[in-house]
Amino acid sequence: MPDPDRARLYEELALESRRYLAAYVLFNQAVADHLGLHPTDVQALSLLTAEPEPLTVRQIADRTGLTTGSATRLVDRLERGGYVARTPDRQDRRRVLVTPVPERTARVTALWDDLGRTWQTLLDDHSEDELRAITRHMRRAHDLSHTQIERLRTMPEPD
Amino acid sequence: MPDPDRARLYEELALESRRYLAAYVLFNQAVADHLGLHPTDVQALSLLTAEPEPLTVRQIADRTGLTTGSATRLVDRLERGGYVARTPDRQDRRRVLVTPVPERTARVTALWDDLGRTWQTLLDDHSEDELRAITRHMRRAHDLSHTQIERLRTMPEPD
DNA sequence: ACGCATTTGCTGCGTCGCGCAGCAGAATAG
DNA sequence: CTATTCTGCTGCGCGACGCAGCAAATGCGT
Repeated sequence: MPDPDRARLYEELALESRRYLAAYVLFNQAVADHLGLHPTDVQALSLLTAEPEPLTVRQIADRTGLTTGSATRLVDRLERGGYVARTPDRQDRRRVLVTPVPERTARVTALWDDLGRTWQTLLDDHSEDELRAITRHMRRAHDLSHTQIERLRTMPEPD
Repeated sequence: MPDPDRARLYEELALESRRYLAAYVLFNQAVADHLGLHPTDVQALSLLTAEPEPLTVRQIADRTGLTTGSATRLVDRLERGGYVARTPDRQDRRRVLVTPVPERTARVTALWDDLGRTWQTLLDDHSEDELRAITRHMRRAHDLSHTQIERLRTMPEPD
């Protein structure tokens, strides 16, 4: 049963999502340029500072989508810049725990907080129900994307 | 006046946004891998197929965030792959119009449509008001990001 | 207890996307 | 008609990344 009104809303949302995501890529690039880092490094710092516990190199590789070798190089860069420190894991001596250095990462999080404050003004004229709806949509889209990625990997190659 | 309930919603939304955006990067990477392209090329194809009129190399450069030289190389790759065609602009003979080739880009859009269909099921149990709220939030975030990028450019270098 | 497979992180090596600087041609200002 | 600006293209070098292979550590098997 086609509902033209709803269909139009879907279309609009799809279009705005694409613009929103494209804008994020440019934004992340601008943040990286500002800090003198690479977009991937900023992404990794975002992951590290968001998580309460330190991540291993393997976890960083999985969450950024690159190989363990490239993740090692990434941690090398961050360590050289003083953003993170390597710590051996006593439970599993193969693993290396990557912990952010607060003094150095403070600059990055301060920048995010500053930008985030302006960004929060957008939320001020949304009702609480609307905020919950937005949050819910993003969480579910996030979950779905993982299964979609898995689907893509098992799909036949078009080439 | 601090509203702890609202503050908590803001916090949740900020967290989910980061996860959502991180997931998109991985998703875009997976699509690129599946098609045998680079993430930037997929992003450019997304821009080209979304717009009703062809884009110039300069416009592609601006919207992807790379230089005109790199944009030229990007169009080279897409042209070599048969995804786009170059057409001279008669009004301004400096410009080169980049038009997508339907037969070739159909594979890409078909993949997006397929993935989008599953994605739409997420929207089915949102009310129309909620959909409008989500769309509005994304549009405003998109607009704000541009001014934020401009701010970052004019901000003093932390290095 | 002892192999055997798996996992983790690191390292040469080659590829290639990208920014930078400079270029000619076209359009516009003055 | 000259000067400036804008377009897109091209060498050049850098460096992030994937790949393959490595040793060390862990877990599983009998």
